[in-house]
Amino acid sequence: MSCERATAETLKQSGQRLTPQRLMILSAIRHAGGHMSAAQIMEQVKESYAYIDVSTVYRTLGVLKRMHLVSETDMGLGEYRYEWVERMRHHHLICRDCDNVSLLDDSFLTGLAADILDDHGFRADIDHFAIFGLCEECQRSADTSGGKANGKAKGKEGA
Amino acid sequence: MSCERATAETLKQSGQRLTPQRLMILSAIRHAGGHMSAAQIMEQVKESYAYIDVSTVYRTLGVLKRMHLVSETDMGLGEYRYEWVERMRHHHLICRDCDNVSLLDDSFLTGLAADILDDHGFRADIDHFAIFGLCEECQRSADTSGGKANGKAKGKEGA
DNA sequence: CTTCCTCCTGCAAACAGTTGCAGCTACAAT
DNA sequence: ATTGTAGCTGCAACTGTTTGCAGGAGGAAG
Repeated sequence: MSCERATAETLKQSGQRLTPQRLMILSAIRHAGGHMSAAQIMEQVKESYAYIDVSTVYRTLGVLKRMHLVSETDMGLGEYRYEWVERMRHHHLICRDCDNVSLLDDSFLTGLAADILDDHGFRADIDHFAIFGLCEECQRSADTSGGKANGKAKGKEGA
Repeated sequence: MSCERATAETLKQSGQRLTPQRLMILSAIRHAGGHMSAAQIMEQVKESYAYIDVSTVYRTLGVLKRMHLVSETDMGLGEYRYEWVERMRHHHLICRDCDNVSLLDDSFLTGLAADILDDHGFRADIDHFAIFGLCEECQRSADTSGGKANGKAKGKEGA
């Protein structure tokens, strides 16, 4: 758990306490190789401490989220996904028909964040976006099967 | 209800049915002057039909969402907000400290959607974004109180 | 080491949203 | 007008997340 020392310091400095439960939750997220659901975090922590409560997990995630140590993303799965933010920044394109998830490089969003900062003075949190839409293949299927049914949607979404 | 005729046509052409419940839900959303929660829609519909069920409201919203007639947005209030999309397209900047909500013109996001379409062939649904971050004033307060500034983001989207 | 204050925990109940099911209905075809 | 059927409805049960509360523990100060 020595690798959590910096995090522990960050927590303490903002008036938060370092409890065994929090350490276990922290450790579970850090050592996972990617996104996790709250249930997966629970499961992992339960291996060392069976009495952990869901509300503790969510409350801890709330704290870590507020401190921007962990990102929370709705990937359309009916549950949030949590990830340690220190790993490389990336985003996701999620097809609403076939549910395929692909990666989107952060460079696509840096421009947006810069524009918003310039024009509105607003510093956007863009760590982990999930953007829904239609992948290339599903666009083709929609065009052939739907006829001109959704003529309106055929028009441009963003362009 | 004559103003719903085009919508009715759209629904029918995609194999959906036009039921009284759907008409009432449709009407409630169209005649509201902005975002509504599912509960508010329920309440409104109940004035003319007391037996409407939550699941019917959500299922109908799901259909309308999928057809891009209505947008669904997580504005950080613990419940989704729904809005008729034919009104001018717009997005929101939401400050995570002071909860202030400001408008963001659609032009900021058209470029992003175009870039994604060009490079990934993916047609992003960007009907109604809520972008979280820090407003100008709260950035200043954070800077003076010695905050470290990093971001976490939540991507949520209306289909 | 003790005291004290604040923050944290587990529990239970509440809340927003989803799902499986059996029966009903819109609506196209006849 | 009648029929057939895909799709819709209300109900109830369920999932994921949040909240109020009373007791418990971290950790700074003495």
